[in-house]
Amino acid sequence: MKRYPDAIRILVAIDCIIMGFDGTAIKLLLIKRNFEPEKGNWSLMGGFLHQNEDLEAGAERILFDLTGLNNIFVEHITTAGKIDRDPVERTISVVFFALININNQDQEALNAHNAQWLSLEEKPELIFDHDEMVTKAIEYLRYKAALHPLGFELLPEKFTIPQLQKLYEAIYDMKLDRRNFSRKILSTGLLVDTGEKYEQSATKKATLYQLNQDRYKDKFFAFWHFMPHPGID
Amino acid sequence: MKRYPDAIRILVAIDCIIMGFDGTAIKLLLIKRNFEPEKGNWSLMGGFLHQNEDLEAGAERILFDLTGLNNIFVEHITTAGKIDRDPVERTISVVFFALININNQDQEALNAHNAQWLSLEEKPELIFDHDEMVTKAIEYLRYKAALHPLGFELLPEKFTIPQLQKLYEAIYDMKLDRRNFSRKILSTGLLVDTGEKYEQSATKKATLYQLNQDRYKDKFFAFWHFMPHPGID
DNA sequence: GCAAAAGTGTTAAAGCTACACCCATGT
DNA sequence: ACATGGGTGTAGCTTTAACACTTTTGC
Repeated sequence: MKRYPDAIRILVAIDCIIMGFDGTAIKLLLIKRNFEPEKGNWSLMGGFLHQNEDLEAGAERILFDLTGLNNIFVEHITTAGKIDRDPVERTISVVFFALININNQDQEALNAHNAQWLSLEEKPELIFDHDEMVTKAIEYLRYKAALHPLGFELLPEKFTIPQLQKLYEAIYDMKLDRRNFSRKILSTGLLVDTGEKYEQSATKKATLYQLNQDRYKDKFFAFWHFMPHPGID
Repeated sequence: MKRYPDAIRILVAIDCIIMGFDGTAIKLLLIKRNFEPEKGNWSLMGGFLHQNEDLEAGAERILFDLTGLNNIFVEHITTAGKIDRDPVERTISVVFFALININNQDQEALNAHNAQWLSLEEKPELIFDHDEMVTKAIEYLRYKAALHPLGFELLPEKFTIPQLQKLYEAIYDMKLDRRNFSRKILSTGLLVDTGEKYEQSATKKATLYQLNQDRYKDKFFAFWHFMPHPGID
């Protein structure tokens, strides 16, 4: 019956690297597995591809399952296929990269999956080849955020320029000059002054901005020259 | 026996987008299929993943099979997994992107596979979702070549600056200023004057350069600010 | 009043663009 | 000698980096 009789058929997993920003550091959403294999160890959130499901749809299902969120930023970044990467049975893993606003999460769903936000420094060793996937995701973030206005996915709808700066400083692990940053970011025309102030500021209250959604698409390349040398440590 | 009894197992294909440069235009190496399905139509070179084979190794096998070349530049760029992308049976395709020096090819191997170099303008419609893959590959090339010294993979070992400029002009479909290009490229310190001249020049013979292999790794980010706005047409 | 963080201005250096000019080669 | 393409120089503009100063707020 099969038209490709000689070819092998193998398991297809989907793994998701989910990143958030807590105001200071980039965090990963990881799960402490309460199921076999590798029960008790840390891993990325993942699952197997379903019968009548596109890859993207599978990623969205898994992300919704864990976070209770829809419409989150998600992109396919790589595919891992080493022969022995899953010791149980050969499995290739299609890896997705998701950015979410850490405040929007559904804490109950997270608890149900034994999930936790951990900063990159706190990150324990992960199962299988999941550490490599995380490394790729960080690299990807550094590339992409240097070229495109992507960081906003990690912030609340309304945010201040100092918050945005802290985010970039976390992504690239470098200090940026406050004044030059502000000028550069405003010159893109991507931010709109909401007229509101960030009330939680301890001192002078910073202006809250939001994304200019109209210009967002046109200005997708506005950040092209944004960072000096992302990817170099 | 199976530890993941509920999960489905599906076919894994590998498809390769192979690009070359003939001195004027970027070309794709495509095959006119002399086998089913879609016999007689144009497609990318591809095949199924083997039992004890990593994905990268599969791509290298397929590339060697078609071109007779080893050690060519190849990177995984995306994975296609739409449910009906292969009408015969569900198949996900792991897509690789390869750059080769068009002069090094093995013409007999090419003929055996019914393969031909076609420029992007000449490109016929391809089977399945192969056109989408090509679109992604071109986008990828434009990103990557703007950020990293990648174009050299498409040129002979010794090349002239005007040749390199024509390559960039082909990639980004734009004219560049000869004098500014030359200054910029030389300032990276990546090129070494071989002392030789390109004898085929019709007029003044251009200097032949080659890559400074030592600096190549250090200067992987030398092109970071190289192109103004790749990806925009 | 003072500490801490936000917001604005300035200036020198660097980089980029748009040019003009000269050189080498084949016809 | 002249047409063609290669190689180098430069002036003016724009962008960037590195700064100092003022404003707002809580204690």
